[in-house]
Amino acid sequence: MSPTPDHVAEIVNQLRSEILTGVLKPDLPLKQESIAARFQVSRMPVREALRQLEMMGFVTVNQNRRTHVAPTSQADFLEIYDMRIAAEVLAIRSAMPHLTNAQIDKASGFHAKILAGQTEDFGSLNTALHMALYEPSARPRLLGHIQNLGEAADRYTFMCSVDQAFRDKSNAEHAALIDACYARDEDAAAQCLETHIRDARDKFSPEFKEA
Amino acid sequence: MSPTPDHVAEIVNQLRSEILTGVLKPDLPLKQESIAARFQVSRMPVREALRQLEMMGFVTVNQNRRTHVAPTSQADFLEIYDMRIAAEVLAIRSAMPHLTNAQIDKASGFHAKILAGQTEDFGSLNTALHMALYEPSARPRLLGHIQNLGEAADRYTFMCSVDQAFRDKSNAEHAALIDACYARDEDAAAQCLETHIRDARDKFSPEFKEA
DNA sequence: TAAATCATTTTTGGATACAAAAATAAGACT
DNA sequence: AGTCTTATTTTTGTATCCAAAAATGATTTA
Repeated sequence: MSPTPDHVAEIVNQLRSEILTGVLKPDLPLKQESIAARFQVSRMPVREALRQLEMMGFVTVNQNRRTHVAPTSQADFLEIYDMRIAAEVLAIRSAMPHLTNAQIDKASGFHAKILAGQTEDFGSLNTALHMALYEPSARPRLLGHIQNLGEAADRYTFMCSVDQAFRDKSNAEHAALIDACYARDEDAAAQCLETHIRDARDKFSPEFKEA
Repeated sequence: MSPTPDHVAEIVNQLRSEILTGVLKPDLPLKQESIAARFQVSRMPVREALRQLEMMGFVTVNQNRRTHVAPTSQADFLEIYDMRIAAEVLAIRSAMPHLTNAQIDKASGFHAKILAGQTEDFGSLNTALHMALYEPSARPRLLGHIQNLGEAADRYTFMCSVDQAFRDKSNAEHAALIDACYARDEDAAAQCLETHIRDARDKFSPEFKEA
């Protein structure tokens, strides 16, 4: 409509959401023209959106410049989760010296919300809890990287059903992590976090066995 | 020029090189029009190039859509190097089970070249050595991330002078790393790598103390 | 019938053109 | 003189248009 209102971000968000919820399936070709028609804009902002999605890993551009929804694989899932362990352990270690009780309280608040709301969106509360603990590190590069990995992981975790047993274990791990933070025990927190993410990885990994 | 030849990559490479060598200094405003004139193209490919450079962290786009060369700081330098430790340690651990002697020989070849050529481009040989050891991990996401961090680090290391003492230490650490790989000792290799990168970090870090 | 060649259509990267923010410069007012 | 307002310029985002790859389909040939 109006000539200068950054349609790019909107298109990126919409397409990303459709990719990670599986509406747009892996290997589906994405044609600029049809996307432009769908969003009532020209191909220009669509092109930029596709480029951004490419850098984020949600789409791949083959050698002939055709854009497809990026494929998924168990190997990719494992890769993402191993990178998450490395990045998030670094984040909690970097944040620890700067953590105030107020900030831990905030994370603890998310933890309580998870315990209370049984069937609420576990995902966003979970990431909010984690990010609350990482943000005091004041490391924008690292935080951005963790955010990217989280979004990449969402593509896989979206379709996963979480049983109560896993929920209980996750809650216990969160509690232990928060306790370690209150105690300012860096090594304990790092250990908690590592096993926490590793447990999620090992839990969901089998669901993505290749055909 | 010709109508469909991907000028974007060329512009990205040139600008990135000028940013990391300091030709384009931090906070310098980058105007699409003048860049387009410099490269004899329209603003279209320039826009895409700037967006890519933004995702790579070489430029920042402020709220008013003005693009500047990204600032540098000691904190950013430390952040990059801590992320390198986390990512590269993961890479060597992931690669270890798949490493063949032939692949280690390749890394060893780069090591020999570094020892031989005294004043050659230490930088590219160094990254080649490291990447040779990581590539067998077959983890494209992780390898891309490491590549990005390396390029981000180049912005800082470019201006650093490496004395012979540091060179000797680095060479010894490379040798120890390669030995650990031949021995398929994952923990030892991870330890070597961590101290190797940490030494570089601690060596260069003081050069970027804020004013 | 299967493969190869050629014409047509589709899709993409780039150039040009135009409207709206943002920045800059100029003038009015206290 | 210093500050606020307003007009001009600059810079950016998007739409439209064009040419070249790539893909598709039809036709020919063995």
